[in-house]
Amino acid sequence: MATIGAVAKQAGVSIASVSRVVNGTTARAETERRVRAAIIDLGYQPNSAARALKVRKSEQICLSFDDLGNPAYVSMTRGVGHVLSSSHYRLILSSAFSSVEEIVKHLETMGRGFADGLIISPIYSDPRIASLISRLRIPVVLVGTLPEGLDVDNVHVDSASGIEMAVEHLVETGRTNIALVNGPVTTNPGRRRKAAFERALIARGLTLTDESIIQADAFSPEAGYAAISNLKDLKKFDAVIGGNDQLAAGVMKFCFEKNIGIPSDIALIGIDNIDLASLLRPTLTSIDLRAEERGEIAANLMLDRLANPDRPSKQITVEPKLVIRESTAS
Amino acid sequence: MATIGAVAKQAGVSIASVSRVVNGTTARAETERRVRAAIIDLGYQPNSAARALKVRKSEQICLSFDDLGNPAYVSMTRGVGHVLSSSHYRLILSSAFSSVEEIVKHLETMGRGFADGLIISPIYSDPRIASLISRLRIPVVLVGTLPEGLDVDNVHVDSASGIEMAVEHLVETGRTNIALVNGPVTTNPGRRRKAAFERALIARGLTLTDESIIQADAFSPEAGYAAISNLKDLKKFDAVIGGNDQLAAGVMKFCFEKNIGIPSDIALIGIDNIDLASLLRPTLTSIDLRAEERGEIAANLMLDRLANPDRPSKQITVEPKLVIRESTAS
DNA sequence: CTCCTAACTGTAAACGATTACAGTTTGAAA
DNA sequence: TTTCAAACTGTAATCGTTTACAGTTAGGAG
Repeated sequence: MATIGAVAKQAGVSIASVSRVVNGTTARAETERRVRAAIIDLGYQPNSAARALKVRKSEQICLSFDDLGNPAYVSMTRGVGHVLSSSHYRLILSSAFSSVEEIVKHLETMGRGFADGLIISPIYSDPRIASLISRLRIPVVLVGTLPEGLDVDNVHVDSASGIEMAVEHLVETGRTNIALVNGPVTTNPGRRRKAAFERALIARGLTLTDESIIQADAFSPEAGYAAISNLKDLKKFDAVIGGNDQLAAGVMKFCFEKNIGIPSDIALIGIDNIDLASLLRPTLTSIDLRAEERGEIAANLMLDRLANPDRPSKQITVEPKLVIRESTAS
Repeated sequence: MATIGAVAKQAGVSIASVSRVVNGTTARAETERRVRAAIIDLGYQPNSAARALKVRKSEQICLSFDDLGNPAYVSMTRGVGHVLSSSHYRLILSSAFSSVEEIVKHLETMGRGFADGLIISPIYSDPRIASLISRLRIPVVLVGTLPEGLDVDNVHVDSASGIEMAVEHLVETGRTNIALVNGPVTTNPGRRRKAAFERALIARGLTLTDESIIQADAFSPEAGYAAISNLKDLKKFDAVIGGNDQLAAGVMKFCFEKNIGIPSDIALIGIDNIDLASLLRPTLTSIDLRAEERGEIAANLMLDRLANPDRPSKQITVEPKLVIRESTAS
C-alpha cells in the first residue's frame, strides 16, 4: 500500500509537495505533472486515518436513529443525504439500536473523533442520552423532542398540532368517539402523542376514558393489529387515530378481517404519511410529519453550524400537514 | 480534549501503561486503579484516528447498497446488524446512491482505510464497479450477482428459481397468459428477472410476446402504476408478476381503480415478501428472497474472512420461497 | 539475606499524513 | 547583468496512539 513517501520518492520531490498537489495548493506545473503520474503509477490513496489525526477532522457526518424499519426515518435519511451530497462531507448512518444501552455505547464512540457532526433522532428519552449528548465535543443536531436543558440545534415537528388537526378533521366529518392506538409510552413520540390526544379530546368535550387509548408495544403493523385485537369493544368508537401509519395499517387489517367498514363504521387516520398510506385500501388519511423536509433542515443546520461553530443554537419547528384520503370520508 | 498523555500524567504512570489498561493487557491492580480514576476524571476517550493509524484497522464494516427506500434492503441491513452486533465491529451504512458515479466515488474512499471490510449489494452492473472492487485491499462480500471474473465472497439468491416458482404457481392455479412488470434493465435484478421470466414461459410453451414484459423505470409503486397504465390491453393477461412487491403494489392500485378484480380477473405475484405484502388487500402472494437471511450470511462471511484472510472465497446461494396469499387464489 | 524468575513498567520509535518556516528558484524590471 | 519580490519547495515537527525492547520490581525459594 503506497504512502505519500513512496509517491514523493517516485516523483523525485518532497512529501510536502505531494501533499500540496493532493490538497490542491499551488505547485509548479512540472511538479504537479510528476506527482500525478506517480500517484497513478502507484495507485496511491491518502490514508484517511493519518489525515484525520493531523487535521482533526474526519469529513464525516453521522446520522443516527433508532428504527430503520420505520419508513419515516428512511425519508429523513433521504433528506439529509440530499443536502449533504452537495457538500464535501460523507454521510454515514448508524441505526437499528435495540436499547438505550446501545445508544449510549454509540454516543460514546462519537466522542472519539469518529465524525465531525452528529444528527440524531432518538425516540427514547433517557436522561443518560441527554447528558452524553451535552458532553459531546462535536456539533449535534437533534431531530425530535429536545430534552430539558439541552442546548443544541433542533428541528422538531409540532406533532401536538398534528393530533389536533386529526381530531378536528374527525369531528368535522361527524365522528365523536375517538380512540388512539398509541406507540410505546417509553418513547418520546408515544408520550407526546398521548398527551396531545388527551388535550385535544378534553378541549372539545369529547369522551375520554381509560379505553380511549390503546397501547401497542411497537410502532409496527403487527403491534397495531395485536393492540386492537385486545380491545373488548371496538364498536363503541367511530374513529381511530393510529400512532403512526404502520399502526393504522394494522388496525385496518383487523377491521377488514372483522368486517368492520372503513370509513363507514370507523374512520381511520395515520401519522407520517408514508408511501404505504396511499397503497392501502381504503387509502389512508394521514398527518404528514414532513420527515424528508426535517432531514433537509437538520442537514442544513449542521452544515451551517460546522461553518460557524459559535453561533447560538437554533430551534426550528415544522408544521404538520393533513392529507385527506378515503379512510375518513363521511 | 484529554489525550493519553494527560491521563498518564494525572495517574503518574507512563502512556504505555495507560494504553495497556485501556486495551486490557496486564497491569498491576494499583496501576489499573489509578489509570481508571484518571480516565474518568478527565473524561478521556481514545482518539480513533490515531489508533486506526497505528494498528491499521478501523474496526468498522461498511454496508452499502443503492436504494434505502427499498424495504428489502432494510431487512438485509437488519440481518447484517444482528450478526455484527455481537462482534467488536461497528456497522456503518452508506446508501442512497443516485448514480454509478456516486458508487465509484464511494468505492474510492473505501480504499483509504476507512473501513476494514465492505459488504456491498450493487444493483447496477457497470464494469467500473467490478474493477474498483477487485482493486480494493480490504475484504469484500458482494450480495447479489457476482460480476464476471470477480473473485470475492458472495451471497446470491437464485431469483431465476424464484421466477420459476411464481410461474409454476400461476400455471397450477390455472393462469396461462402471464405478464412481467419489470424493474429497469439497467439493473442486475431487472435484467436477470427478465431473462428468467422468458425462460420460464418458453419452457412451458406459454405465450411470450413483446407486450409480455412491461418495463417500469424504477422499483417503486409509482413506477409500477405508471408502467401498467401505459399498457394498451391489460385484459389479455390473466396474471402479472411484479419485479418486486412495490411494483406489484402499484399494479394492484391500478387494478383497483380500473375495477379489475384480483385474483378473479388477474392474479398478482410480487417479489421480496416485504411487510407490505401482507397489508395490501388482497394480501399479496410473493417470492421471498430472504433478504434478512442474506444479510446474516454476508456478515458471517465477512467476519470469517476477517479472521481468516487467506481462505479461498466462498459463493453461497440462497433458495427463494413462495409465500402464497390471496392475490393468486384460484 | 541472596538470587532468580515472572510480572510489570517506561522509553522511544513508529504509523502516514499536514504545515510552519526557512531556503531556493524564477523571471520581470531596472 | 543585477536585483528583488513572488512563487515554489524541502526540512522537520507534530497529531495521539501502540508496542518492541530493555529495565525495574516483587516475592518466593534456597
